[in-house]
Amino acid sequence: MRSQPHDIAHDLSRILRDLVTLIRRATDPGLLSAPQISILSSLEHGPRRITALAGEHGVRTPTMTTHITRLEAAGTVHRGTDAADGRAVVVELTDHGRHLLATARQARIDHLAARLSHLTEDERSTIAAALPHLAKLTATPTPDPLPPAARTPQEDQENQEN
Amino acid sequence: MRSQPHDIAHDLSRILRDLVTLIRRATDPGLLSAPQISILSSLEHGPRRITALAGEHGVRTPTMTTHITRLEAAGTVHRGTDAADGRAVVVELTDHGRHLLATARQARIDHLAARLSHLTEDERSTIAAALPHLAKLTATPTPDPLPPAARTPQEDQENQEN
DNA sequence: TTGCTTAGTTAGACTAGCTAAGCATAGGAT
DNA sequence: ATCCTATGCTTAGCTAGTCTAACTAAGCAA
Repeated sequence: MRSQPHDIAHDLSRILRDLVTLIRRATDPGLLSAPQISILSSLEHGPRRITALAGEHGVRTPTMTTHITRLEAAGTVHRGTDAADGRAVVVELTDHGRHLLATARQARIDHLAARLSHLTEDERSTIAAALPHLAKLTATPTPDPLPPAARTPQEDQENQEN
Repeated sequence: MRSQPHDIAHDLSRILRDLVTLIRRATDPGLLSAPQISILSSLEHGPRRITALAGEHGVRTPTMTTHITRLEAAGTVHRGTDAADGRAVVVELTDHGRHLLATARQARIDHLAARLSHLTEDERSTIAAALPHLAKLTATPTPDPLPPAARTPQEDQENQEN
């Protein structure tokens, strides 16, 4: 088993692409899209500003504005104001949003779980053992190349749950 | 370590999203996009028809047509004809395409490798051990929900390399 | 007050996916 | 030989998601 960073990166790169394709194929168009699930997930633990959401999800603020606009139109989030700062928009999950999120997330997880159930117990354990290390890859070990309006350590903590 | 399919699916779902965000952040917009890298990779081992490419990449033929049109405009592929079938278009990698693919793929892999190099040798081994099993997830263990014009076993064999 | 900064939106463009519909060729049936 | 159907691809038009540029509104500081 080669464990040079380059070798792993090569394989991981390919597998990542395949897994994404897999998930995209299985996504119910009527439900929530991948970015939508992510955004609603961020809101599960409390309201957030547009800028904060954009930073967390690695997109620019105009992109987040359009996401929130659509989500608001669908009744899943609510645009509130910050009493202390008249410029800010505070986005909040509605009951309907919370419910829809649970449904969509479950569908996605179920689908992955169905695939996983075809593996042996041993193979699953091996994967389970690797997940924490894979998670470390995304824990911003190197400085973010993207938006200056990036996540704060505090936000990272709050946003542990999917 | 929980290794129930559902538990793993839950974590994997979240990690997948983060890894995708990670890669998107680091992608040079001037180079090749993710689907473009995939498509050119398919062509590395020989020419392919539009329909075959679409099947391999889980998209419809019109989508593949536009991809090929753009790639052709960029000089990375060449649209040829099949002597035996006047309807078919046979897409072939150009030298420029081959070169650009190598560059783009290297950039993507280098970026992942840099992250991986921050892990311990042990952690990398654990990930390396999991990759073959993760790859099995995408090896169409359940019938394809998407296009009837799907991949053939023969094509799957030919297309092992990223 | 004046002027800079920050938060968000709007406008316009591009990629990437889809369906529907059309054209051209292949290939079998009559 | 002709017709009919199936196949391969393209075109047209839609939606989602991303970007940059440019704008408005609000806060803050001199």
